[in-house]
Order: sequence, then structure tokens, then C-alpha cells
Amino acid sequence: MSPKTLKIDKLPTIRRLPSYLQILRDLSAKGEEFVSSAYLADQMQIEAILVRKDLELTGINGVPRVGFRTNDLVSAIEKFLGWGRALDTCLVGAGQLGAALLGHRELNNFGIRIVAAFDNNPAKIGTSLHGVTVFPFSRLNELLKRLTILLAIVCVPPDVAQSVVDQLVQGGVRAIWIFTSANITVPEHVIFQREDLLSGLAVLSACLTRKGPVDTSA
Amino acid sequence: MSPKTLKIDKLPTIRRLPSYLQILRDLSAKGEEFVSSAYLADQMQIEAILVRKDLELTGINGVPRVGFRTNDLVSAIEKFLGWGRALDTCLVGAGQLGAALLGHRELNNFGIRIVAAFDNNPAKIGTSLHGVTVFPFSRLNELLKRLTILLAIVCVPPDVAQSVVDQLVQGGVRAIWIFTSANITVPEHVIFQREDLLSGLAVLSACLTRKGPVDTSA
DNA sequence: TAGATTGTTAATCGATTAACAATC
DNA sequence: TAGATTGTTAATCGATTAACAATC
Repeated sequence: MSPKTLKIDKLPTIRRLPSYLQILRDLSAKGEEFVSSAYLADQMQIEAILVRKDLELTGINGVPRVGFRTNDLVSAIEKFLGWGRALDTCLVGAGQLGAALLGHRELNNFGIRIVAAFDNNPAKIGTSLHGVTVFPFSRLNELLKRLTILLAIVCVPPDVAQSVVDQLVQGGVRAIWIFTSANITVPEHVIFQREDLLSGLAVLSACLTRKGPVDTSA
Repeated sequence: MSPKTLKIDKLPTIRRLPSYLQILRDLSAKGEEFVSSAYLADQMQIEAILVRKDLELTGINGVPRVGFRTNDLVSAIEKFLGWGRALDTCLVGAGQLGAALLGHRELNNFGIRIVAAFDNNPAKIGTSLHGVTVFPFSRLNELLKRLTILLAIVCVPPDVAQSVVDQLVQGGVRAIWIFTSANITVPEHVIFQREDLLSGLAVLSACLTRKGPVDTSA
């Protein structure tokens, strides 16, 4: 019954791929031809064996005593994630968080290109944020189809989130990345991923509390 | 050797606690005295048994045939996370993302209160963002100590991230929540949590790619 | 009492880690 | 060749799920 937010194999590994990619691109830019699992492990602050396991997923074989070919890993990861060519994406809800995402350089360097923004704030409609034009919600359906957008980023207030998502689905969107903590449902064929900022904070404050907030020893 | 980003028990459960809390507060506001694991499971889109396992961590016992006392759960979770009383926090880097976090209502309803912001942009220094004054970096150390800030949120560009973190540690900060994807190290006694936006997107695009981007069947 | 829901104990599943063989 | 690093296979660990007893 319960739709399960997203059921996919090797989730932890996939979540780490963008970090690998970032490191690998840096190395590549510096002209480093090879990289060892030990180096990546150090950068990622995980164990080397876990790196090797993760890289298995890319299908790239390393060379004993030498390491992995940096460029091969870069392209394999990009391919695995479908980030080879940037995916056209739209942003719904161009408030402060939405605008921050539009301007987020890393985001636009990795996998997606935001080609349109939607907001119902009259002051924003028609303006351009980080080079992306803001359209009213009323044009959502038309533009989704014209631009064949498969992935949408949603940053609207909780009370309109479900309605926005419904419109996106109607417009043919296949994947939704949502930053609103409302209870959303989508049809079977649509995938969605909620980004929950609070969960990271929870981990941090739980640790802080465990340690005792005023433990002043080293 | 490797410092391990954060080693803590029941991590997945802790990450879910804020979502529970949100739902429970809503129920509480509506005057619902009891809640069943089945209801929570439905809202969270997970299995009921997992909810019961999660709630074990709070130490609250349910009543067979009736459910859990909503208010008891709310306070137990708040207590567990140390969110009973808001923790004074500062924000370093009041760029677009930083400003968005400052204005993020949920964040300020849950566990933390941002009492100061720091940025080196002269145009921002001395102004107030969402009611929080922006100070220059040069006053970091002084204010951290005066305000006894234990937790800091970092939204600065990668190239200054380590230096900012070092200053925070020097100023007595014990926990750092960082939104920059640079390789950061902190001393043993400081905990930090990196928020990696890209990892959520990776999951989404990996799924989208697996399904085939133009699979137009139902 | 009967029945719904919790709590407990065991089973399963998957991720991480360890040990070591393979290889350039 | 010797040695460093990968790849493989097995062990461990922890999270989720299942089965069912306990209880109001």
C-alpha cells in the first residue's frame, strides 16, 4: 500500500556519487590522470574499501598499483546519473529558497539546467532571476509541454504544494524534487524526492545534546 | 584515522524525528489527544512497524487499542533532540542561501534561534535580515563568546569555508552545520554535519535515467 | 468478551567492513 | 622481482520487516 518515498538499490552509494564527481572533476582539471581509492577515501572521510565498493557501481575497473583513471570515473558517474547532458528543469516557487537554488552554482554545474521559473507573485512575474524568466502559474501546463520538462523543483509553501505537484504531473513531469514538508502524493509513474533540511539539524542537535551542551573539557 | 563525518546510533530514526514532530504538533494543535502508529505511518509513507520502532527511541509507551498520547510524543522528541528550548545559533555567510535559511520559518520553529549573522559584504554589514543583524567576520570571535553560541550554520563559498570553520571552533562553537561542499576538518571535540543538496538530486536523476527519460507509457 | 493496537522477539535484508587473493 | 593497489569473497553490523504475544 504505502507508496514508499523511493525504492532504489544502492541508495547510500548513489547519494555519495555527486561528492565523488566533484572531487574527480577537480582532479581532472588539475591534470591528474589517476586517483587511488585511498585518496578518495581521505577526501570523503570514509574508508577506502567503501570507495572501491562504490566505484563498482560505475563499472569502471581500476589498475592495481596505479588507481582509477580520473576521466573514466567522471564520465561513468555522469552517465550513471544521467548528468552527461544537463536535464531541462523548472523551478516552481521563486521565493527566497527558490531563488537561492537558481543561483546555486553547483546545482547548475551538475546534471540540471533550470530553464523556467514559476511564481504567482506579481512583482516577480516577467522578471529574470539569475537569467531565468519568472512565469505565472497559469502558464505552467503550456510551458511544461512546450519545453518538455521532465524534472521540476518545488519550493512553494506547504498549503499549495499538493496542488502544484498535481499540475506538474498533469503537465507531464516525471520527477519532482520538493523542498516543502507537506504530505504529498504522486501517481505511481512519477518519482519524487523530498529534501528535508530539518533531518540534518536533528542529527546535529541530538549529538550536541548527548555530549552535554556545556561540557567544556577538551 | 578517518574522522568519520558523524558516528551515532539510530541515525535513520533520528533523521525521521523532525517529520514526526511536525505531524504530531499539527495533531496536537487540532486537539487530537491520541495518534496511532498506523496514522503516522501513512503520513510518513513508511510502515507502521517502523514507526513503532522509531518511537521506542523516545521512551514513550503507547496504549494498546488507543495509540500514543500526542503531547507526550511531542515533548519526548523535543527533549531527545534538545529542541525543548531553542538553541542560540549564528549564521555565517548571509548570501542568498543563508538569507533563505534565516527566513525559513520551519527552521526557526524547530530547535534553533538564529541570533546573529556574519558576512563580509559591506552592503550587508549592519543591516538586518529577517530581524537578524549582520556583523562583519572580524567580530566573530567576540560575539560567539559573548552570546555563548554552540551551534553555527555555515553558508560561505568553498574557498573560505575551512578558515571560517577554524574561527568558529576557536570561538567555542561545538557543532557546525555546513552547506558548502568543501573538504572540511574539525577537531575531535567538534561535530559537524554537511548538508549535501546534490545527493538528493542524484537519487532522483538516477531513478529518472533508469526508467528511461522518454518512457511515455503509463 | 472481542478486537484493535501496541510491544517483543526473531528473521530478513542490505550496507559496511575485513581478509586476502589477483595483478600490474 | 617486490610491492602497492585493486577486486573478490566472506563476516559483521545495523536497519527494516515479519510474526505474534500482550494488553487495554
